[in-house]
Amino acid sequence: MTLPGIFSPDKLNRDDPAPAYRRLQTLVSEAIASGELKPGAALPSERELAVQLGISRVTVRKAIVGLVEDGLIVQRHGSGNYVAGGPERLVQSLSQLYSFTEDMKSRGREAGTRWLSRERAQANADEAGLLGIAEGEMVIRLRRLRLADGEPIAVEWSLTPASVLADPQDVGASLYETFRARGYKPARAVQHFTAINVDAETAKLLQIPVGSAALDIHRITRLEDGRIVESSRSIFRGDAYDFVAELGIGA
Amino acid sequence: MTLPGIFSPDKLNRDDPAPAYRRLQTLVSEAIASGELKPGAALPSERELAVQLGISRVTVRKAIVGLVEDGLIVQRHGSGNYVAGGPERLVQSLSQLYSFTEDMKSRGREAGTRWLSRERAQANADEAGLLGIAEGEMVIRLRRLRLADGEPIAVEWSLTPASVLADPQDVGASLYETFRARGYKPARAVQHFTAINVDAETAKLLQIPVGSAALDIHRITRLEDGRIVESSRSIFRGDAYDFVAELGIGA
DNA sequence: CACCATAATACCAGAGTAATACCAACATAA
DNA sequence: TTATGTTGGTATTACTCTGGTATTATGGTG
Repeated sequence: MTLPGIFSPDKLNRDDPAPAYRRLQTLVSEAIASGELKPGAALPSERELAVQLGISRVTVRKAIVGLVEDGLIVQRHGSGNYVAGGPERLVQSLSQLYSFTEDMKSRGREAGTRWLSRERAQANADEAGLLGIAEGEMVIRLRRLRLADGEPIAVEWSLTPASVLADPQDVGASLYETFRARGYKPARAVQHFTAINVDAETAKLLQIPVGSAALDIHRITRLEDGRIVESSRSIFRGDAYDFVAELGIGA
Repeated sequence: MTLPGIFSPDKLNRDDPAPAYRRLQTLVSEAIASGELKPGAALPSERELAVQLGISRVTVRKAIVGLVEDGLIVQRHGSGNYVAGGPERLVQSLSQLYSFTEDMKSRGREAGTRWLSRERAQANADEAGLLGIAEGEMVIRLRRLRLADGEPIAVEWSLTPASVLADPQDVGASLYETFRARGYKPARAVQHFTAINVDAETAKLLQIPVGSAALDIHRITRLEDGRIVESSRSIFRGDAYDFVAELGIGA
């Protein structure tokens, strides 16, 4: 499956001073992100790409290698290069903090949220400890189901100081966007994750069998100055969601 | 991505009595702040900037050095100058995230290893695909149990090309240390995390009930030049181990 | 005078790119 | 099954472009 429109010389954006191999990487990764290139789809051969784009095959290969390292492309010797992924599985990076909504959008999936509860209350001792505030201070408790194309993917609890978000009804599609709009810019987060067997209530919400394995993620998100803006817990279905961590040597 | 219009002589604000290099610094940092120059974007070459702006290359370089010191620009010798951030994700330390021994020590627990099997064999088609080698080439298959204070925590499979590690008996406490001692320095890895319900065999090894939730981690580790040095799978008990990931905010 | 800013020029080291050749693996046709 | 064509994979040589460094020279300012 070749889509000639994707790989024409004008698509390489000659105005961009970046090296050609990088521009090709960008072209392909954006086509994959937008859904124009589907998982499992074959790319034109390296020789063909070189001709179509008016660049050297070495340059094409360098781009392909980068895409392979990013996990977007799979090379099959003698057969061709293919977009990675078969049975579509949602993957979220652990290197950057993405909001669920942005993540789904970048994949051409429709993100949805079903609110289970939203309340404003006084922080109990546990909550105060989590947020680094005094017991009794006002907090916002949010509980929601996250959907992808209408299918439940995760159930989430978020706890945030009322000083950051006064009214729980104020939250739009993205909690982080709401924070930013109010001048609170999430900068760093620490996540602890492990695996659990879901109880009956969660199983029902996620529409999976009781006892199914799920990823259990606790996250503390901070502003640049270290103040805690959110403490959350998310339970992601193990059968539909992967997390990816990129590791390197040194800084 | 880059708008040629950013770098024309009239953009240098000749009415400003500040030195030219400072005016160029201002021009670039404002373009970055406004979003006109995105993280990861390439700047025109120093020579091109000098011509476009009608100034000396020395002056351009002085501005670039200032921007580098401010952390806004990254220089890549032979490649170009790029806006900082963007594709440069927060990359966590390979040794930090994946040294089981160090991790256990930091938790005040004693790490141990029990070898289940070590063999040298010819790569089947799946293994060849994972390692990017030819089917039939020699590989080393390692299977072990990871212990904390004598209690099984994880079961792991590692697959590595025999060119990297000829004799499976050579592996010391740390597989990566063994690679390094042989001149193969792991530089980057990608890990996929998901949650599974363990089967009977794994449950027996980990001494947990069949169907218990566990973290299932697949990792591909590469050398600096992109060659794959290891493909592994680890199953960590969900009730006894959690992973920590620190996240930064992307652009 | 000392220091800074700027220009022009020269050269070096590293990365990017092109053209070419050949090999290994796979796909397809006969 | 064999033969052929196409694919990715590797290597070599060569060239260009990039940032990096250095030198000499001139002008402006305190």
